[in-house]
Amino acid sequence: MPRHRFTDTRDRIETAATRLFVEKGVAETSVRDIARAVGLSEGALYRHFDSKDDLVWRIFERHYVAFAGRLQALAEAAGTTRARLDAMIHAFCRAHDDDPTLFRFLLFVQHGQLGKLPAGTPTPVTVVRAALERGIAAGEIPGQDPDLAAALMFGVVLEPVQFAAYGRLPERMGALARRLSAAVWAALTALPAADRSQGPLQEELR
Amino acid sequence: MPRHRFTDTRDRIETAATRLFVEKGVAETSVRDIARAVGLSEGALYRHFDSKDDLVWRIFERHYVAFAGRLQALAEAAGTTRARLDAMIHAFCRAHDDDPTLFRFLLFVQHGQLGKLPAGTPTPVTVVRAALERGIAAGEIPGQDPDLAAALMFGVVLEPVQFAAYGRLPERMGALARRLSAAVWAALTALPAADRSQGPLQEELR
Amino acid sequence: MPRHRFTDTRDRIETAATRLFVEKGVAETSVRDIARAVGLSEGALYRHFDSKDDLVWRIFERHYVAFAGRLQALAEAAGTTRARLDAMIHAFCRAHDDDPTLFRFLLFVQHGQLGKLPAGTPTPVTVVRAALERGIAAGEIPGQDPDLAAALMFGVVLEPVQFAAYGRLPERMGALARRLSAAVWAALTALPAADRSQGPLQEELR
Amino acid sequence: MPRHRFTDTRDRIETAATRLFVEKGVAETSVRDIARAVGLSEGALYRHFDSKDDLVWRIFERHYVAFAGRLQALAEAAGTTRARLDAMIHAFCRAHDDDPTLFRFLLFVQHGQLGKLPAGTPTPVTVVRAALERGIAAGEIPGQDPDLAAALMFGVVLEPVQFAAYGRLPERMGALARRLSAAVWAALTALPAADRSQGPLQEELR
DNA sequence: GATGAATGAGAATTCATTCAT
DNA sequence: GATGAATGAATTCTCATTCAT
Repeated sequence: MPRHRFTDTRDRIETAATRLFVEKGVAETSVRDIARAVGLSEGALYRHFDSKDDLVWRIFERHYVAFAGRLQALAEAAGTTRARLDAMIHAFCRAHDDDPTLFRFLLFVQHGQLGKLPAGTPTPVTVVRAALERGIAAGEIPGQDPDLAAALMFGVVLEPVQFAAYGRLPERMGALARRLSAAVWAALTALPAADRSQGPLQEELR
Repeated sequence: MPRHRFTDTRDRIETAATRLFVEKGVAETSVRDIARAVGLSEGALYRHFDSKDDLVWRIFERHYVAFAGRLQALAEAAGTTRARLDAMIHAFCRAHDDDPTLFRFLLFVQHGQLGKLPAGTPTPVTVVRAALERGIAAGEIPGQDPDLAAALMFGVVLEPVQFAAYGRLPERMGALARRLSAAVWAALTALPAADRSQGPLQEELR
Repeated sequence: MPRHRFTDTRDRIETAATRLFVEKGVAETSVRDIARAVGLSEGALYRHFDSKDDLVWRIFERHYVAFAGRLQALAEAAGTTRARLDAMIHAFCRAHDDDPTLFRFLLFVQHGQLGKLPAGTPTPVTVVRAALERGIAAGEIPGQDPDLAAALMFGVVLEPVQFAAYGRLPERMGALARRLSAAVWAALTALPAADRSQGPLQEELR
Repeated sequence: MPRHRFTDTRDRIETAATRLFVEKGVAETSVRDIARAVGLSEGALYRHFDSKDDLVWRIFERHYVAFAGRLQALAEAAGTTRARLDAMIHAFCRAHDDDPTLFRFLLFVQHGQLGKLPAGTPTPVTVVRAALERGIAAGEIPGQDPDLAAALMFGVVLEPVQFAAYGRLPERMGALARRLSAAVWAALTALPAADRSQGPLQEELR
């Protein structure tokens, strides 16, 4: 069954490459490194991917788009904005815990890859933003810039992942999911007091 | 004043390099690119820096440590934990707005550079974490893992910077400082309901 | 009839390869290109040819030698030198028009392949040269270097093929045969005025 | 004088490359071959040329265009079509004899390079063609297709160069110039007899 | 006869770095 | 301090060829 073998090999390449990309960075990982890790010749890799860039892209695209789809399904299934956000936050945590290396890869490379997605492709950011916009429109969340709201949510959820990657937090996000969910909700609903000059707080040293 | 000129040149190199590093990434920026941007020959750069790695390191170290020092001073000057955090958040925003490119550079490269700092060097992370730990000890913040608390704060403050970098939020963080401060405080103080029946929230689709 | 199918496949390979060689050049055509054009796997090609070089050689040898044979037969059949040359020129034109791609292939690759022919193998060049030598010996053509005479004949006949290949002349050589024949004869018989005073003609600018 | 050194090196590269290209073909000559021949590292070559293709192009363009210019000047200086053609033919021969390797290079690579010239750039072909057209218009040459006339002229002049390259004719074209000039003139002026069926001459074997 | 995964030798090219001037 | 030619190692990628199935 050569067909099976092929798919198999491709998966082994993607797995090994993902790990190396996360460990050393994409630019610092050579095709030779990947070939060695998989136990193939360099040339053989090019039967499976057009180029190193293509390899990065393929791994990214496959999982990133799928994850956005899962988020979308969750958002549609939940009844309230709070439930929606909660479900999505748990999904982020579970996705991380299922394969922390892959999750970090998606986090690290998205900068360079996002632009290659066809315009209009749903991404985690657009899905979350849409949910927030809907919550704001429905009055379930106070009126605010949905982009900033999305940034807050992503910050709360993803920064712990970074901390975990650097060993400053334990590996499992699942244990934090409820806490993160509460933190996101609090951050979204607690707006600053009506603007009176905050006075002394604003004066900071340079 | 050759000394002055020298310093001058070094600054021009650092500024140009920082910009290129942020625009294209460190690995994707060649020494030749930097030389061209500064208007110097490639060889001449090596009068000012031992190597490309050294250049990255010097830019990082200089500003990262100084910024940590500024944060430290603010933390010491403020009277309450809330004021401390607020002052620090405003300092982050101001640092960003003073030089968004430099700020992004520090954000992007810290992964690779942090390990080169002498053990025990104060960094923004350690300073913030210490302030949080102190707040928790003083009962000003509910009891919680100070590392997770730090992650929340960094997430709330830095993710908008990323969004701004992608054009999803306006360039100036100063305008958001009060909002971010309120969001951080809310996230730190709003813990999830007493832990039991994680029930229905946990059931999410795969 | 496996023998037949085999031969069939081999012909399809040769035809496709010839076309690609002419379109892109031999070195620029990969075995993969040929396999794709024929609808075979790369490995399968090696059932029919030992190597890419061997493929080039086989196509060349087969047609080049056969064409020389046809020229030889024509030369023997004709009664006068002029008739001999005329017949050969018409044969060149017809060979071109029958398969311009193949003709160009033979033209382009002969440089690298001629040396592989067994010494003494009749080629178009030797056949034409022999006819000219005979004509000179018989006094039908003025005394001259038979190699130069051959060069003139080949130049007159083949350069229009090159022009046609670049689109500067129409595809069909048949329509030009009589003109080319007249031109060749004129070129062979019109010697420069008795050699002396090369005078003014030689003075050219640099 | 580094400037001098640089130009010097560039010329040495071009000379060595030209020779190798003619001896082995462009595709068969590796950058390493060239570097070795010049006594430089491979990397150093790229200080002088952007790529191997660029190297081929630069050598071609420089000499091809200059030669066309020289032909043009000769064509303008001469008083009659016959003198014009004669001057140009002598120029071809002299160009060949000045540097046979370079001449062959131009001949061999023009196929791939011609298309890179800006549209409208005068080339030897356009210059010769214009002279012939003018001669036809002036009645100095019998009415005929100027493209075919150009092909005849190029064939008569260039085929001996090919013969010389293969060792079938002596190296020096200068000695042949008057003969070639006479041959060209004869070929251009001797049109085939008014079309009566040439009968037997046309019947050739297949 | 055919397939297609794999190899291994090279190809072109890039780039941080050195050094004589 | 500055120049710019040169190096040499490494990188990405190509390709003719082999071979188990």
